[in-house]
Amino acid sequence: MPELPEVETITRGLARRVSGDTIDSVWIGSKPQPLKSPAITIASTLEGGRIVRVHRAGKHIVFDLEPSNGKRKSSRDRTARHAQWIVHLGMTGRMVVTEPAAEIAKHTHLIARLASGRELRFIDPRMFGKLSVSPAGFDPGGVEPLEVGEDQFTALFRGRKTPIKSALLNQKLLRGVGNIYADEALFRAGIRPRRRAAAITRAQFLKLHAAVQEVLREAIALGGSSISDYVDADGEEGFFQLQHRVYGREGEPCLVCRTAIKRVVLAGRSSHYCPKCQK
DNA sequence: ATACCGACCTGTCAGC
DNA sequence: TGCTGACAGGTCGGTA
Repeated sequence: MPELPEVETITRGLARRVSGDTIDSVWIGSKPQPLKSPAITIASTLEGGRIVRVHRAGKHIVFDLEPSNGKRKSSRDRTARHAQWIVHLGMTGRMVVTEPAAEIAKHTHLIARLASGRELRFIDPRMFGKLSVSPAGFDPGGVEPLEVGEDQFTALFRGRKTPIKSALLNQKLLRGVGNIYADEALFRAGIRPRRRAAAITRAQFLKLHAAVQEVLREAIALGGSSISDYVDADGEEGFFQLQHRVYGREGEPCLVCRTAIKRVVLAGRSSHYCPKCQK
């Protein structure tokens, strides 16, 4: 479900609501678990942790934790036990902040009870999401699309024989772009999804760089795209789906030239483009 | 290296 | 009213 703009929106909401709070205790479901770290490790790392910062890295939500006063044994311990809780929402993952009395949704896999009395819950029907903890300095690889400059962006793809869309989706290159925003950025840049990266000119790369940043910024400003069930940490839907120019518009007229939008399958993903506007 | 495919899961919707 | 199949924001591992 969530790509960079959705994860950014959720992360901002979480940062606003749980920064400074402390995780008192953790419940982890017993069903098949979307855990990358062992449940015991996750629980023991989270419990007693004070959330000092919530930020995004690619499509990951990262909670920076430090030991709360009650658990810290000595001043030396203070630096020793910093940790990070890393959440990847997969296709259908959600993070919600609720009152304890709120009904527990089906497919709830983790509940973190906070010192403020509220709960932070992870819900994920398809279980493609992943939870993990790490000592510190989590790095998913790749560069942030909103931070990368033109030259570095071009260098990421130049000479690659892979279709440009596959390269855009490769999180080890650019982190955060997913299926919707890859299609939307390629439309704005006038490049077909199947074009080999190696066959793209420098001028086109500059256009693509601008298009990727533009589409991500616009989407963040509208709170992301709500296709079926995406909601942010406050339960609010995004509105960028109303701005999609090709994604999900197969057979509908191109907003520029009225040609019917085509859909093809590339790397197993639906890919939408205008055969006239994109070359 | 790269590319295609299925696998991982559940839910929803269109069509018969 | 069912049933079946296609499809869904993501990633991974196997195979050619």
